[in-house]
Amino acid sequence: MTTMKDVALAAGVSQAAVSYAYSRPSKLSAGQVRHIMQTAARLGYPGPNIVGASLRSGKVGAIGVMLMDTLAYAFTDPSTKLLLEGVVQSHKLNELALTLLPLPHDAASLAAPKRRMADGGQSALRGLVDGVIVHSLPDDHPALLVLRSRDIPMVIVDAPRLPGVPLVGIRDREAAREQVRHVMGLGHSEIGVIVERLRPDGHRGEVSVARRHDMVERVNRERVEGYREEFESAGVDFDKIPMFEAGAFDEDSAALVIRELLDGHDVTAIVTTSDTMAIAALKVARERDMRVPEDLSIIGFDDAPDAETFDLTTIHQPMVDKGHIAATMLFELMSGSTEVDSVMLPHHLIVRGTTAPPRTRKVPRSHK
Amino acid sequence: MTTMKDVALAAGVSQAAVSYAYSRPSKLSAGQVRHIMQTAARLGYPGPNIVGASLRSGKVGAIGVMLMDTLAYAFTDPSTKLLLEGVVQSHKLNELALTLLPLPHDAASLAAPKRRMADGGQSALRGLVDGVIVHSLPDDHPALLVLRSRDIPMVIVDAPRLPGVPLVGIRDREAAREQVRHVMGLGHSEIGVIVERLRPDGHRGEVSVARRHDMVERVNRERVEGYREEFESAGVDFDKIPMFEAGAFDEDSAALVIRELLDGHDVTAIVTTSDTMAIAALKVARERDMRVPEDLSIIGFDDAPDAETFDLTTIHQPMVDKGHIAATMLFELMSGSTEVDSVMLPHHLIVRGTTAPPRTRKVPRSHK
DNA sequence: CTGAAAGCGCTTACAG
DNA sequence: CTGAAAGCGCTTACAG
Repeated sequence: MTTMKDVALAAGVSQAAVSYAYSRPSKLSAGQVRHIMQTAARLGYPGPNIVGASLRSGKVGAIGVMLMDTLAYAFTDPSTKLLLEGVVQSHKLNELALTLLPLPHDAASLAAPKRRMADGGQSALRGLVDGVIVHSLPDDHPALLVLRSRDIPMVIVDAPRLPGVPLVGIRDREAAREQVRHVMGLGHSEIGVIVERLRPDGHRGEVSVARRHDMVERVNRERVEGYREEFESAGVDFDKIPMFEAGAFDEDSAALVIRELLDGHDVTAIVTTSDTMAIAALKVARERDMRVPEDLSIIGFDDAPDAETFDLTTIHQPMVDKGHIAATMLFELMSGSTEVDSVMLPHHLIVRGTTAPPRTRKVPRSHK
Repeated sequence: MTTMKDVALAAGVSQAAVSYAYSRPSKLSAGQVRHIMQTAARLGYPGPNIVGASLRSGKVGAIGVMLMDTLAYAFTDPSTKLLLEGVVQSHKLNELALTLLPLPHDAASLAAPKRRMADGGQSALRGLVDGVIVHSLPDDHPALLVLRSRDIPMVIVDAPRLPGVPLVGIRDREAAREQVRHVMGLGHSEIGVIVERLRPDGHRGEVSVARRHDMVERVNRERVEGYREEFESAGVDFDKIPMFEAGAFDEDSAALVIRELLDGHDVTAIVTTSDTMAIAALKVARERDMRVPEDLSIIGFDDAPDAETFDLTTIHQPMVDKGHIAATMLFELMSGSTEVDSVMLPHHLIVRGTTAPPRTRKVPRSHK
């Protein structure tokens, strides 16, 4: 490959002059620049190699989005897609490349975090980007340590909350309380809860009382805490509320635990932590000839595009804005700003057709 | 930042030993490796910086997808989204990062291709990736020259066709002929054609006879040639067929020229080169209270997800497969294979509800 | 305005 | 099994 040195030799100038011709042409006379560029063109020199440049300058010209799980998953998950749509709205990305950094955090990687962290694992963590948007990682994911020790500017979306790192999120605890409040307000007292994943340890099934206090993912932790607060403020013992964990984020995993829930408990309403879980609940209800909302009320979370299609009652959260704002904040951070604060975006309940009062209206507790 | 040198110093070994501990631990004794790794952990060394490594090894651990226009556009275009979904299905991407390389090729950049090429413009072209999938570029886009002179392995999806570079595509010419054949077969003789962009020169409006022979984008060129062949094999002078160019790929641009077409010509059918154009036609028809298909038949191209929603007659092409196959081929190329051939995937006509015989059935020409 | 020199952080033959 | 040395392609103070 033709290098800067070859061009310098052929043009009869120093290598530094060639570098200047590209990066700071004002440092050279116009004639000199023209001569160098012509020589470069003649030799078929493709311009400065970014890897060499980067070693010196410390910049590679790309930002990353670090996503849990595989890219294949990221491209099927509605929320992640919306987040990416928001990120690419940033005009700065017309000049920079966007690198997607998959980060499968399965049971195996959790079992051997040291090794994973040590060997760099993902090129992701090896300095391939100038800044990174982290989306929904468990609190103690080793990638976060690596990012920190590399001093890579970062903004976190949703989770985890890390001291000194700006977070873009919503008030998940409050939103979760609104879900329960809505359902109880309709008169439901037999309520089941479906959550995605509280710890990435492969668990799937009912969530024990102990596990309800031992969660390592901020978003689901906040929401579970919200459920606890709202139930207990209504005088209900949260530990008695049946809660099941899908162990993953897809419909199929959700469907498995929803069947378990319905097999073992006579609930009239299901509260879930994502629209994907809620849609799985709709499908399980259909399997069993339960009518929604007459026999079973279902509430989701996210207001993903499918939520409207399924006429789902849900919490709307601004995923596209999250992405756009996170990108904007990251660019501020990268340009040296030290005053980038976390932001909590607004959410709101959207009541559609999957929630209604229970058919056999129970007498509310307070009227007993 | 802690570097390999620091670790070597602290561990009392050579820098090379530290490098081996990470990249080829079998070259060292187990005790040595352990000692080095512990020292690294103690110092908070995040593992080898890829930029330094890459300068030596020539590998950065990422592949790129080079997309025309901005990323913001890429994430709204249905076909591009499907292509990306296919790309990320490749398992290799669990180890590699995926870098999206936007490449706005507007009139401005075309006006100054030299400069753009010379200054590297996009970090994209500066060696940030080990291989690249190029999607739909004009024949002579300067980025292609840069990629070539860098010897970056590449696979091209759709366009352009470049000697020695494997292409993944469909038989666009044949597919275009099928569109026209379908519409003429229904009895239409007053047909208008809407194409996306034949040259990236900012033109929008009717396509002159000269321009019909001067196209620099393979896909639209092949399709226009297909239209010509099919019309002329039916004895129709293609140069008399009204054809309009949107100058872009979005619905709004399409709507503008569709209105022009309908204003100036009394057509009973519109043939388009994408579902997006076809959906724009549906909307313009609705504006004018023209019923589809009674007053106007419309045929699209792609069979994007929206096509079914709009009950659009269209050509199905396997976009997800294109992405997946292109990625697979790229990885073969990157692992040294020299026997990677172009592949042409199958397409087929899907007849839905937007095409029908014209209301006032004209006597077919052959019966005159 | 121009150029020589140092060095960014690594890997990899090569010698022992 | 281990280490010293060269060098990957560039940028950037620095000196002139």
